[in-house]
Amino acid sequence: MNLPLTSKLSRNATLRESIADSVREAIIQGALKPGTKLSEPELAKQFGISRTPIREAFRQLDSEGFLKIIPRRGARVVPLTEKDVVEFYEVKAVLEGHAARLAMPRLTVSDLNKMEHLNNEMERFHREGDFKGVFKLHNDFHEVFLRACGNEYLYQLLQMLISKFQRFRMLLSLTGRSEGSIAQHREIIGAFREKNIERAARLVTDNALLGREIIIGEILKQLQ
Amino acid sequence: MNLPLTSKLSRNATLRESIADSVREAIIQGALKPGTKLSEPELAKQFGISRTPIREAFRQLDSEGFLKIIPRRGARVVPLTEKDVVEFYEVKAVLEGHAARLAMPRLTVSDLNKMEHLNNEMERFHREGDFKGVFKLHNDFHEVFLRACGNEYLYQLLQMLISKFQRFRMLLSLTGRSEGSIAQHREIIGAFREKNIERAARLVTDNALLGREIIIGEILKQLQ
DNA sequence: GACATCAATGTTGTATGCACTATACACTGT
DNA sequence: ACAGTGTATAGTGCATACAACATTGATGTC
Repeated sequence: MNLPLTSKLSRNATLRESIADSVREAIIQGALKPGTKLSEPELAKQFGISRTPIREAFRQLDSEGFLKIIPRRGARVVPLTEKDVVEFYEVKAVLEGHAARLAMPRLTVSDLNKMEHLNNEMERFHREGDFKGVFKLHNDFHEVFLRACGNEYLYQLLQMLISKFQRFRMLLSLTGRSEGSIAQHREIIGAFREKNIERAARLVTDNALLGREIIIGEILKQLQ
Repeated sequence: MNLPLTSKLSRNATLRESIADSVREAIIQGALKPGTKLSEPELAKQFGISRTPIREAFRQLDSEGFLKIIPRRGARVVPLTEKDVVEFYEVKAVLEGHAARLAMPRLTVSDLNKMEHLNNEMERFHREGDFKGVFKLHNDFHEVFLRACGNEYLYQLLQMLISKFQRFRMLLSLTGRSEGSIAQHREIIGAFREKNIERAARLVTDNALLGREIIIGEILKQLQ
């Protein structure tokens, strides 16, 4: 493990924050594999600081669900099982579907055009084989109506949940299987445009569940 | 603020855990009011320990949403605004409704009988004016089908969200307005029994939203 | 009186040290 | 070999110390 302190240390950040951000990012990006044990002295030496901020960052990451700390036995990167992924996507599907419902009356024409644009870009990136770009655009697309739902709490909650499973979702982009999602996005935009609230919610839910199927079908089996 | 260390210190607990539990409980119970600033040295003196475990507990409670830590400026009990409550209940309603959907095919006759029993007890306690008992039974009632939903992740998530808003929900019991909820519970049991999945989900959602209306109508105005 | 300045005080952030627990490994006896 | 015991080592939990920062209240200026 070799984690660089994030380059852009916001000048006001405490060491604890920087460490938490670095480690979280490393877990999300997959640089720290599930089950890896993190040793306080080792990380401290690596970052050239004392154990104190490391420990505090660990406590935080534990609460956020990235690390599991067992008292007196150290911290490990939490492994996510297939069951976790299945259950997580079930929740994501429900919450995003509801966010779509809430967003419906609040989406502006400009929002919809933006979604259309993002989806077109997504298709282009997909054709060009830039799967990482596809992944980012996919997130941007969803971001539009999630933000527009008007329920700040729901939005933040979804962001938190998603970040915890980001390491799996990123693997999605490696599969290159985005055509289905792009087609669904078109339908979603259509449902929003014609103000068909239940159809939009249903499609958004289906879109999440499609992501789940791809992950489970294509990825989890490789990790065993 | 005067927090006794929880009497039953599980022998394996670290000080950090005990402190986190004590402070969390104090916030939930309302002993620590929203906005209260928590001073590390003061708490340390009160518990007769050093600042280190206190600080670590604070980081944890921050991630859990009970405290807000502003770097170099200390920790405060997070105030919950009316907006937070409104938005939280919206999410709770959706998730519990979906839990009901998932639970439907998994609920046993014994589960349903238990729910019926709990609801009857609830009514009795209500008649006797034991509102605290009503509150506990209300939670137990919901616990039955939430647990039965089979999605462990969803269950845990709901528990986490609910605990964060427990301090408001507890105030619910003070209003003594439980008749509506008890009647809804009866309908919920009925819907479960006749396997009407959408009706059950709808009723559970409505039950959550009723809780929201009562809180907003009866309580928030008093806090201003 | 209103406002800015600055010292004094309190509080947080980090480093360091020590005690205690967990873990690994060698040793003993069978 | 093997199970069990003891010991060395490393790692965690907590306490303490100090530096950096925030806050407060007093002082001075307009």
